[in-house]
Amino acid sequence: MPLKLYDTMARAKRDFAPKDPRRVTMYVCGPTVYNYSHIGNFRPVVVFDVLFRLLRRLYGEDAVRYAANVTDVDDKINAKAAEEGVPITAITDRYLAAYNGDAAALGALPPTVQPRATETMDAIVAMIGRLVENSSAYAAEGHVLFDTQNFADYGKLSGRPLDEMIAGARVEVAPYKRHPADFVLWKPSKPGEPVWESPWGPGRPGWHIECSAMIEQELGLPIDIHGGGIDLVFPHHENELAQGVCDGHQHGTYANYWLHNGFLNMGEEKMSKSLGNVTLAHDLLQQQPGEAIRWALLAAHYRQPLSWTEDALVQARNSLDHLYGVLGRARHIEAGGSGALAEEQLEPLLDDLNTPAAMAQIKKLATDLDAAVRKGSGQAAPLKQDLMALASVLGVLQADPQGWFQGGADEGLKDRIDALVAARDAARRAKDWGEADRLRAELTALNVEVMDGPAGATWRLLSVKEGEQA
RNA sequence: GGCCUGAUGGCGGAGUGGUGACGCACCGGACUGCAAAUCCGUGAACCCGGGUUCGAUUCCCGGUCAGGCCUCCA
Repeated sequence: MPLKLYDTMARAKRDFAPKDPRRVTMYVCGPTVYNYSHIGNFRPVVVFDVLFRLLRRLYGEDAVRYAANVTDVDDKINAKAAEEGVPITAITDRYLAAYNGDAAALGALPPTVQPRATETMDAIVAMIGRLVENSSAYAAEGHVLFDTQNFADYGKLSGRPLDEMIAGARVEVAPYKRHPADFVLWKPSKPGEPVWESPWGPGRPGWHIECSAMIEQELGLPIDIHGGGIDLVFPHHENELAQGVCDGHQHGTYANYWLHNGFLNMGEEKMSKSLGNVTLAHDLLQQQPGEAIRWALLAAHYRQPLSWTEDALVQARNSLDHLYGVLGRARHIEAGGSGALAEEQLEPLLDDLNTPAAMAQIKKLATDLDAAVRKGSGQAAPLKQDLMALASVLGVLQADPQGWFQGGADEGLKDRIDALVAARDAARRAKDWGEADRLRAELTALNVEVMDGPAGATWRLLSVKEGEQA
């Protein structure tokens, strides 16, 4: 079964065929680094990380080139820097580090490249130059604007005819625009703002051109997959597409597959900074294992809206507890035997990244593995192999099971718990149930649950305790 | 106003023209000193109205509700 991906341009699932199977290219719009990103911002990070992992599996690890950009030129960055009285790099470095740290905590592999707008300035200026050169753009009053009238396919990606957009326009049209839909490629900087030289005067690039230039520089046009949030379809991706096609008429196309993830909602509404209903991933990660958050983010199909609730996290955590329980019981099993991951295990993911179905598959494999371990069946090894392989494509279940259950405890606490568990074990052997129950109550007070088994007792922390020492 | 999504059991969430995934929770049983974990089992859904069909939750039309984009936005 071939990989099928839903392409926003085609408005349908299409069989995926890279231009060159030895060099598969993917670009995903990354953050503007002026603040901590909220959990909704990380949905595409996790979703496209799964796609990245899947592509690496299908085409080989070295064959996939994944670029995720960083916008580090922006009004909000300037405002923040001015507010703190520091250079913009102090702001962008700080929040980029936080962003990358959070992404790693959510189990996302680093992209192949993470280009920054400030480091792509030559390519940006060069690209604008070519667009002016071939009459796709025009200069006016220190600005350079893209001439939408000169690009017949403008609006094709988002399905918006030009005149409709004008009718619905809610913004005042700048006087120097030839057409209301024309958008900025280059604009003058305000006093005190970072500035770069260009043939059209000192200034800075518009948002859309940054991505196009980074794609051209890092991946080359056209790319196989362009991803991002559904809200970026218009205007950002529409504009990128227009620039990209007009810059390279020889390609005739910019990206062969457009993928867009649905929103993460707080209640009925989208989570967004402007609505003020955000939960920062950075804060959430203080309270929950990144893997539980990742699991919750993948619990819905990526194109569906996802409601973010406390309960969703609890359910994710419980699911992982169960799966790590199985893996803990199977810890002595050497995975292997069946060779490559069975094709059928991958099928849900091959069908437009159906992560909920893949998670159901994992659960089935886990149940079978558990039974095989219990019976001492030879099937345990291949089952574990398949389970771990599928889990690795999803980027989950890679931790040591004991670490998962006990990871929230520091060494001192662990020793204390181990001593209590051992004492309780002795009491149980002596059939001193009163003492055993008393010790269990003591453990419960520490938020620890003991599980008696044939090979002795094991324990786990029920949840990460607040105020935990690092 | 224009364009576009979605509506599934207590909750989350796949999928399908005909025998009701999967998870979490709940209930009964087994196991256990008691629990936990595990196993076995029960119950429970497809927004409304039309249409197509032998048969629709699944296709078509209309409606209702919710959400998104058209402004920075994952």
